[in-house]
Amino acid sequence: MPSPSPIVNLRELRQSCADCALSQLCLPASIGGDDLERLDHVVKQRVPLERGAIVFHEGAHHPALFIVRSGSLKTYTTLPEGDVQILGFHIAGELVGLDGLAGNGFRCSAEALEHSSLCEVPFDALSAVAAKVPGLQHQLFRVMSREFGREQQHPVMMGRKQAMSRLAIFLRSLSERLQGLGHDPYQLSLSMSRQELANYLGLVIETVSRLFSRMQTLGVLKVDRRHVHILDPAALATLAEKPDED
Amino acid sequence: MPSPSPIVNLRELRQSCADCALSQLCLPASIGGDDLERLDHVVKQRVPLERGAIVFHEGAHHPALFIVRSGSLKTYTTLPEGDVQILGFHIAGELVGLDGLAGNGFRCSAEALEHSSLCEVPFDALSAVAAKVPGLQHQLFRVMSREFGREQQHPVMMGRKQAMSRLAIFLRSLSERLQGLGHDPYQLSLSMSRQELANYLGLVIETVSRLFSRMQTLGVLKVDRRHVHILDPAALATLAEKPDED
DNA sequence: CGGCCCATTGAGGTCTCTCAAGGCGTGTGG
DNA sequence: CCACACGCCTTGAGAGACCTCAATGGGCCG
Repeated sequence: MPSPSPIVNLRELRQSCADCALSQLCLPASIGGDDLERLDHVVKQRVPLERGAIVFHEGAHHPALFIVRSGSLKTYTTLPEGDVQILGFHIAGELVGLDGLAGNGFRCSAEALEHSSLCEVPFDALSAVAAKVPGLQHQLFRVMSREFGREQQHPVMMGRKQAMSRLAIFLRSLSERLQGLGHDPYQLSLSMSRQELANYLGLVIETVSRLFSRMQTLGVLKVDRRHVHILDPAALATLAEKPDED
Repeated sequence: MPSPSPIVNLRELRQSCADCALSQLCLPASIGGDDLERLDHVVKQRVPLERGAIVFHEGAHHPALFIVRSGSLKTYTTLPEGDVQILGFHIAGELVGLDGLAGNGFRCSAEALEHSSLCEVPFDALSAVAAKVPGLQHQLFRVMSREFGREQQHPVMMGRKQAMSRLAIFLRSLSERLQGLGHDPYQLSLSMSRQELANYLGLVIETVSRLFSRMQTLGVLKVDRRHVHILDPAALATLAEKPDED
């Protein structure tokens, strides 16, 4: 790793939970100053990840939570016959690794989709602190519950029989999450390939490609490679429910 | 509620976590005697539910965990346009309600598929006890993680493009869970209708019906209404990966 | 400039959905 | 006890959407 800018490194290392921009989304919300510092010692700031870097592998016994600070990840499992199923895409403020706490190792793998940074929280240490800080414990349950609810949206999307609906639902979901981070909800920079997106949606790559083209023709989107501009949110919402019935 | 058999009620009420047959699967595992009793006071034994009874409704602010003691439930969400997506079927020993802890109410509804009984654990009380009993807190995280991992299997199944694979995966999953309860893994008593199963699998009822027929013709299953006898587990496993390529 | 990867577009096939009719078991009432 | 109705499931025929296979286009990097 040939010397990245030391200034960047310093900023990464010095950043604490207290002044993290994600504190509202992350664990520390509603935790007092002293307790927050205690948590701070538990959190490892990981070196930035390059695209393709593996955060953890399926089966690894390394119970820890990971919070995406910047960039994005995908989680996926590998099926017996070798196929892959992508389980989720995760952007800043979202938790990854919840399935690795049960004592049987991770049930999926996580990989960076682009240059990303995360916080790592070893489960044992977190658990120990949580035992002493009721507020943290409560917050932790809440966050896990929130991620659980988010996870449930995946089958809802895959239950849609029309491919157009699936893509529309995905785009709306991503848009909404970006808005929660204070970004423009109508300018999407997809960090995943068409192949990865297709896999996530339960479709093949050609179908996804055709859907993007059709949405562009319909005037709903402006698509330029991985940049998607939502031109007509209302139409997108309609497509999410009923596919195109002109 | 016109007087049910008092004997039954008594048995229900007297049953404690200590002598519950599900203790290995449920929360109390690896918790000592005193602590276990403390937990016991938190757990509500609910009156048995009839088929169709609602355990909780989407949006309800009533944070609690529910453990299926006997029978089975389905969880589902209702989409804006009125369609339903079934998120899971839950049998004895499984947790329901994890998505209701985040403070925004439940994100799905839960309904009994047959005569069932459950334990209800109010979240606040559970959280309070967990704060004092580190072992329980740890176990609670583990159980939540386990359910999280289970949840992730749904999109894996729905990602399969061949309907035959989806049904085969479902049947194998159910078989495995029944085996974990000490039941015959090859005798399945489906508590859900074809309609509900089709919805869960992301298919239509006719397709599911045809799949059962075909599996029976192939000699993999013996199907009699909602009773399914797995005749050839190996063949079922093959179907779960690659659909029929005779 | 050439090779490579990713994405797009086209043509054809097939699996699942849609629409429709018919069985089967259950429960109700005569 | 039988007739009938009802819900649930099965089976059939046809249509449509997505998948498969194949070729082309367009950045990106050496």
